[in-house]
Amino acid sequence: MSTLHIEVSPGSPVPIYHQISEQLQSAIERGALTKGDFLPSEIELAARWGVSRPTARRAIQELVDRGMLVRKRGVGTQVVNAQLRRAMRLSSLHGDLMRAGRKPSTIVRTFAQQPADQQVAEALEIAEGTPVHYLERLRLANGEPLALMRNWLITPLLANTAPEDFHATGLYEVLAGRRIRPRLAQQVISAKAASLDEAAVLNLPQGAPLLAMWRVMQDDTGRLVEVGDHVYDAGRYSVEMIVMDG
Amino acid sequence: MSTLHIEVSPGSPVPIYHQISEQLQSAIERGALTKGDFLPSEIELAARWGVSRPTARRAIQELVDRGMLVRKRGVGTQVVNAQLRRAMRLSSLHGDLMRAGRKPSTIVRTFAQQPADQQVAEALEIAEGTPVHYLERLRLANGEPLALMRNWLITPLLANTAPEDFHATGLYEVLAGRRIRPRLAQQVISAKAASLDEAAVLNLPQGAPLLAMWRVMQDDTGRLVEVGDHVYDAGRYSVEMIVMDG
DNA sequence: CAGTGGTCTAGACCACCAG
DNA sequence: TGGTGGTCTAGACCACTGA
Repeated sequence: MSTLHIEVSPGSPVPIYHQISEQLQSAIERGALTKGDFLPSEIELAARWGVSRPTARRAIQELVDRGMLVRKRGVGTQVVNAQLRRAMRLSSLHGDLMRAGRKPSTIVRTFAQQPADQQVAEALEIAEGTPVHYLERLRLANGEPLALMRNWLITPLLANTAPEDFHATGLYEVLAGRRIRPRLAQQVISAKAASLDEAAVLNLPQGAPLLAMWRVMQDDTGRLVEVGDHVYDAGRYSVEMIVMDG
Repeated sequence: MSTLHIEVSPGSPVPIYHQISEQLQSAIERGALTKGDFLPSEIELAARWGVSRPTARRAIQELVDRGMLVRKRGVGTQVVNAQLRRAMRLSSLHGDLMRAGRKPSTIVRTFAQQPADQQVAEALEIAEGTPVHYLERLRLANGEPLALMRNWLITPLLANTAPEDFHATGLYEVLAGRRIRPRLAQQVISAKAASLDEAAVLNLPQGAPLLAMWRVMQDDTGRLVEVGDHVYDAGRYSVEMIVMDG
């Protein structure tokens, strides 16, 4: 239990509850606490960590939210998952492939301004015909085509951007450089058969199953910023996520 | 602004912060506050609602978590979505179809105990060969086949259950009657072409695109309870969700 | 500079669960 | 009956924003 020792830096810009939850998480991940183990009570933990009970509770809550801990009134707090099962995030395919070590590369097929069609205009809540940036990319992993990605972005966003800017990095990384912070997205995931064009581009037989994703993204100011319509080679890509109740 | 009036019942078993957030949500949904409007400051809201600031904050936080409000330090709290875009939940297809008015019905194809194969055993973290319940159902919407659902459940769960119990209701409703409360699930969503068998059952041509979902569910005690392997007619079903950042 | 949300404290009372 | 987590209060100080 002494391995549960936690260091807090009161002067740090990172909140105390978060410092604690990060260290608690690594303690669990490295096996200092394993599935089924109970944590000491909140009162005791607060005393041990030198913080108030609400702060200790908030640190614990972060791990409860991520599915590592379960609280039961009158009983205690218990470890239910030794390692973190990561929730789905607003992440870019490029970053995901990088982390998986699959060597992403990108071919920019189109990058231009054009008037928004009815569907895009509706999603972005702008008038039909308003100029938007249209970006069409082919994403490859280890040199093989994996996804055809079409995006529409509201127009002030990508000023002074060249197609080359998308070669070594993902769209969301480019947006981050423009101080655009994604906050939430509405997604629809479906499946479809590859059209003739899609099949040709992705190097698949016509009619091959594709995983399709339609997305509308909102930034941290509440602005509707981007629409994405992506199709993935179903044999080589799937979507993983954690779904929580309550 | 007087339409923002909120009633609190201190003696109620439902927490004050939740009473407030529910009423605040309906106020926004009925248009008393619309996109772009600012809420009064937390201090003022706390006074107006007759609660402490942490309680007021927690009520507001619930709507921030659901993507209806955005907070900015030094600025204020702003409405960014008039209506709630509902996050993906641990819900049953049966319930979803009911709400959408699509008249679900179910054909139970198999309901039996059998030894867990390697894949199921691994997912449920039990020994291979351990007896589990196997449930195979065909779900129809408005009389047309929509999904083929195969589930494996740890064995003490469905004692004294008959196949008929699944006709008028979903698996999760049956589990709820057994006091099993789902808490989190890990899901993988992919696409595939319909096999000969799948095509026959779903009344589709062979090779038709299917949306496939693999799921491992954990209940509120941390027990791994259920594995699901479902395929859906891609032309008639898709998965919708909200993804949040941070 | 005044006002906002972000964090934190030190208490309190309660519902719930196990022995 | 004693200990647990769930809720709530009334303060406090801070970082950040915009005028």
